[in-house]
Amino acid sequence: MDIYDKKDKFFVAVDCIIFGFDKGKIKLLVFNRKIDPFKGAVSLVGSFVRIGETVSEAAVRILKEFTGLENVYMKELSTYSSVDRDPGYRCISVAQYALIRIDNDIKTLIEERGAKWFDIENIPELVLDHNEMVMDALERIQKIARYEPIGFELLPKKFTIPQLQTLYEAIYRRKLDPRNFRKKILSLDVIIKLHEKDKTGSKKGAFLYKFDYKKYIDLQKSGYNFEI
Amino acid sequence: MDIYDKKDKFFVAVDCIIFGFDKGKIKLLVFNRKIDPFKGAVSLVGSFVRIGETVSEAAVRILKEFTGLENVYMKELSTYSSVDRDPGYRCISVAQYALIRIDNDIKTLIEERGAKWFDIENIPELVLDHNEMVMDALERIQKIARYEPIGFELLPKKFTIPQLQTLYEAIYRRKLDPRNFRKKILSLDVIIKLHEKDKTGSKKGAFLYKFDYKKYIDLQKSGYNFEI
DNA sequence: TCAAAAGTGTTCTCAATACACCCATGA
DNA sequence: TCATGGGTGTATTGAGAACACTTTTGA
Repeated sequence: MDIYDKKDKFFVAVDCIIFGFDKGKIKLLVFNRKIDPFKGAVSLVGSFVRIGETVSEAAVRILKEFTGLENVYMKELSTYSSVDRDPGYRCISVAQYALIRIDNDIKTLIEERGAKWFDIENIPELVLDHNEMVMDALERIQKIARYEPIGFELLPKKFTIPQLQTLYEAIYRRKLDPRNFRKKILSLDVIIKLHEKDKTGSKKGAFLYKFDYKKYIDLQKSGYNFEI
Repeated sequence: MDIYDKKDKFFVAVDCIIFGFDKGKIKLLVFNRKIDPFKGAVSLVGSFVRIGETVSEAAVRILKEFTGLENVYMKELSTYSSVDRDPGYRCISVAQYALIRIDNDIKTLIEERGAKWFDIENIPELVLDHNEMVMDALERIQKIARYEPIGFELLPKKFTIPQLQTLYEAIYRRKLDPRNFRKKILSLDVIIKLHEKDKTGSKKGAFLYKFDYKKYIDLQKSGYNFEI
C-alpha cells in the first residue's frame, strides 16, 4: 500500500488557441466537432493528453492531427480545472496559445480538414469553457504585445509598415498615429527594407520589409519596451 | 462505449513556490518531507489535487495543511509534465507561486510545522523538478516586477523607503540610486507617510509608510510601468 | 484630375538618469 | 564627536505624443 493508491486521477486535455491575422483582422482558429461529445458544436482545437507525452507534446500532436499545422510554437496560457467544466467527466485542460502567419498553404490545409478562422470581434459560442479561454488568451497577448515584438509572428514574411500598424491597431483596438508608429518601429532596428513594393493596399504602393531575425531575438530577450 | 473509456488518466499535483522577504533577502519556503516518497528530502510545499476541487482550491488547501498559511493569493506559473519527472508515477504538476509578508505570526506557524525559509541565493537541492520550478518562478517575478507593483506584497504593513529599495535591489540583483528610487516610488502615489519612524535600520531612523491599497489596485490594473 | 493611401519632420512635455551634500542620532 | 544610514535637488538626455502636408499613381 502506497500513498499513490489513494489519490484521484484525472483526464488531462489540451486546448489550442491559435490566432492568425488576415485582411486587417485578428482571427481565431476553430472547428466544427464531427463526433460526440458536442457533435456539431464549435470548439477550439483540443483533445486528451496521452500517458507517454508531455502536455506540450500533446499540443503539437493534436494541432497537427486536427489542422495539419506543424512547427507552431505554442505557449502555455493556464490550466482550467473547474469541477463541472466538462459536464460528463472530470477533466483538467491546459490551454496553449500561438500566433501564426496565415499563408495560402495554411489556408488550404485548414480548409481541407474543416477547421476555420473566425474574426475575434465576432467569436461564436464555443463548447465548454472555451470562450473563457479565448478571452484570457486575448488579454494575455494584449499584455505581452506591450513588452515583446509579438505582432511580427502574425504577418507574412514580407510585409509593409501600414500592414504592421493595422495589426497593432487590431491588438490594441485603437488607432495609432502613422508617423509615430513608423518612427518607433524603425527605431527598433529589427526590420529591413526591401526594394519591392506591395501595391495591393494602394495605388502608390508601400515598400515591403522583412524581419531581421537575429535582432528580433535579441529584442525579445532584452524585454525592450514595445509599448506603442 | 464512449470516447473517454480509451483515454489515459493522470495524477495531478500542485506545488507552491512561496517567496518571502526578510533581513534584506528574498526567501523561499520549503520543508523536509516526513513521509515517503523522498522522506527526508527537501521539497516545495505540494501534494495531489482531489477530484472534487480545482487546482487553485487544491493549492490553497495544501498550503494551509502544510504551513497553516491562509489568505495567500497564488498565481499559476506553469504545468510540469515531463513523462519521467516523477520516477514512480505519471504525474502532472501545476506550479503556483505567491509573494507573502513574513511577520512573526507566520514565522511561528511555519516553524511549528517544520517548514523553513531558504535564501534564494542559496537554495538547496530539491526533489523532482522543483529547482526548475523555482528558477522559472524567479524569472517570472523579475519580469512581472517591471510592470506591476509586485514588491509591495512582500513587505510588512509598515515599511520604510530604504526597505522597499532593498527589496527591489534583491529582485533585480543590482544597486539602485536612492534619490531616483525615492522619487519614482513617491511619484506613483501609492504609499502614505506615517508619523512614526523605524529606528532599527539607523540611528536617525527612517519614516514608515503604508500602502494606499485602492491606488495600488488601480496601478496593478493599469499596468503602469514600474521599471526602476 | 482626383481619390486614396504612403510617406515625411518638428515641437513639446515628461520621465529616466546622473550626480554630491547635509541631517539626525546613538554609541 | 563621529560614524552611519536617511533624506534632499538640479541639470541633462531621450522617448513619447501631438500634429499637417506632399507624393504617387491607377482609375
